[in-house]
Amino acid sequence: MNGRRATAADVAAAAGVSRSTVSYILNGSDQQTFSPQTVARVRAVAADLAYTPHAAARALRKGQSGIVLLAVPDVPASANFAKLVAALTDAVRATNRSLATLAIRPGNRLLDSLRDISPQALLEVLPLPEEDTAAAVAASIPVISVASPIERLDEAAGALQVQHLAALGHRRLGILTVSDLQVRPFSTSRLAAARTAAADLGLPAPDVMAVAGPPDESAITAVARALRRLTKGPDPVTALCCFNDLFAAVAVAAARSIGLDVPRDISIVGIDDEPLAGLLGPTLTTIRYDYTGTGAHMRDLLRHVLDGGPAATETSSDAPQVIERESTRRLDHE
Amino acid sequence: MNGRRATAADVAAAAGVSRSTVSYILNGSDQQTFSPQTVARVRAVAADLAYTPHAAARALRKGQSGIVLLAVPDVPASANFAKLVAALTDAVRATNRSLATLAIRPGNRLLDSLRDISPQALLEVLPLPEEDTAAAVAASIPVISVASPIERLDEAAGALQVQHLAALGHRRLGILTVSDLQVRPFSTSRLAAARTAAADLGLPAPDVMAVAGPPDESAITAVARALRRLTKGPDPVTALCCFNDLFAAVAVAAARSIGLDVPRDISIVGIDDEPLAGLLGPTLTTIRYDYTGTGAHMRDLLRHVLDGGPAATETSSDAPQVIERESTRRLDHE
DNA sequence: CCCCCATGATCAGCCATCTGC
DNA sequence: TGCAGATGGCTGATCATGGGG
Repeated sequence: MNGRRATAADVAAAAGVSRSTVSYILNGSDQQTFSPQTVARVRAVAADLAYTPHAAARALRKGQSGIVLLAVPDVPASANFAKLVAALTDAVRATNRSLATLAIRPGNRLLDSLRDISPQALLEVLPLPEEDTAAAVAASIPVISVASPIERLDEAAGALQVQHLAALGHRRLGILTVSDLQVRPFSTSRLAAARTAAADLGLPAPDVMAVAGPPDESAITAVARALRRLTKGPDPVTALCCFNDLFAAVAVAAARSIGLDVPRDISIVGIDDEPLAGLLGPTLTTIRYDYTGTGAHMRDLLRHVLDGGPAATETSSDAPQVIERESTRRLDHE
Repeated sequence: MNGRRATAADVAAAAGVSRSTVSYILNGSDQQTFSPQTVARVRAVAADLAYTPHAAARALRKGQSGIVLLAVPDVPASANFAKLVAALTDAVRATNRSLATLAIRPGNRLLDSLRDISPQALLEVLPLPEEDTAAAVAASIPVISVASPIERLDEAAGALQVQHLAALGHRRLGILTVSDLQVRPFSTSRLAAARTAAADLGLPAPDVMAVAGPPDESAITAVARALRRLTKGPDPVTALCCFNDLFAAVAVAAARSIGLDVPRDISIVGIDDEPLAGLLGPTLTTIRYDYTGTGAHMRDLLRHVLDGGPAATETSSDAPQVIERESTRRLDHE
């Protein structure tokens, strides 16, 4: 913005050709032929002047900005979010566009940013405030919810927790879920899938406890109270599926606080495979995601929605994976 | 992009006024006066048509895009990064612009995205590949390194670790740092500050061990080996300052693996206050950051660089804070 | 007369702002 | 005072044209 960046006209002047020649050559039109040396010269000058077409002018002319916007209510500090952004970045790049991430916060509504950024599509991973999705719809920006391909991953992960515990011989399971609105889509998918998986395996219906709020001290006491109830009596819960690694850590702390040993007295499974999961004591058995399939699905979806390509294939094939560590153990036959 | 979004001309036609009138009214120019009913009518029609100015055309006309780009080599999965983005988002919004985050990855270079996005400034938190900063410079985009205001925070954090341990009576300290290039700026700031703090307090020079690579199994064994060496002999290290919470967790695991109890035999301090830090066993004493001052500093800096405002004040005043938990203990006098 | 290489002119896209009535 | 017309910002695309061989 300072040094008066070069325009196509500057390149033309410096190369001693006309602006249309520059345009023909740089955009690789086959309507016109040019001598090899002219092509080379123009290319060289463009590189020399570090010419980049003005994004705004280009967008104006082409009628599309080339920007896909990932709007998130603040940026989650999670390993999975980082992986997902990486996958989505590549997916968007594969359609020859750029993925930008925007943090929606009080005081930074989508509507404000739409003055500066006209995305061709809005990606939604975590539920946004009503107001903001409404703004996108009003601006006739297609809103693509990443939830749907991810939902299946979440279902697979929830089922996997149950299947893994069942394979270890556990029958009476508990489920630690969260009632936080922000992550509601994930929690319901995981919970439903876990219940179905238990039923399919002929297990008794798992006991569900829901925690509100962040994974802090009060969550630990709440979980401890529930855990005490579930682990006594003639048919105690022997294993717990947790919403994610953070709450699995909460569960471990809660178990410890009421004198239960993990995994001797109770097995605990998380979800996410956060970097710290392998460093907790005991190290955490968890479910790891792979987003490459989600990325591919998103790429096809974008091509379909933005470029009128063939409908996206429905297969996002990669299955989550159990990372077995110390927080689960095989249950001895009784 | 679908339903042919409304333009200013559409609003003008529907309101029965000229295009320039619409422009004046919607941008609240004080160069012109209009009758209250005209203003009201134009506003109503604009709202009715859900009119949003075309970002590209606006950018072209104004000569500035209103976009500030935070380029990061992939998106870090850290609580601190999330907090920083939140602070920067607000800072950029305060200058009436939008902050977009772009993940730089193999296959997604900055140069590619500059076709789609012409940021007015590029924010750099983590060191980017040479190629990408070069691209920004070539496009004469001011590159603002967030490192400098953050450096002071890191120095304060590093010093705080040492001061806290000294206050607990520790004299022989170890420092666990990392040699990863990606985080080099942070590690050097923290290390230097810790050393200075130790000297200022009259402590012997701390023993430094550097780990390469991620916080995994091999890091644990490497740290364990170093720890065994440092904790034997007549004057053993009794406390360890770690690069961050992840490596503090590594240190705890390493200590445990060679039969040391935390905090009885060795005290361990992290940095970051990751959500899981309070759930580890033992819970982790750590340093928490506050980025509100950094945000304010960035806001002033942007105003200075982009709007020619007064030079940014150099005060980014908020001090990091010790979160005392179980991994440190007061050293009994010997 | 056609091929190769290139030019100049023009337009559309949407907006903010200056000048003029 | 209250409003309208014209202009420019940069790109990508196309057309009509034309000199030289």
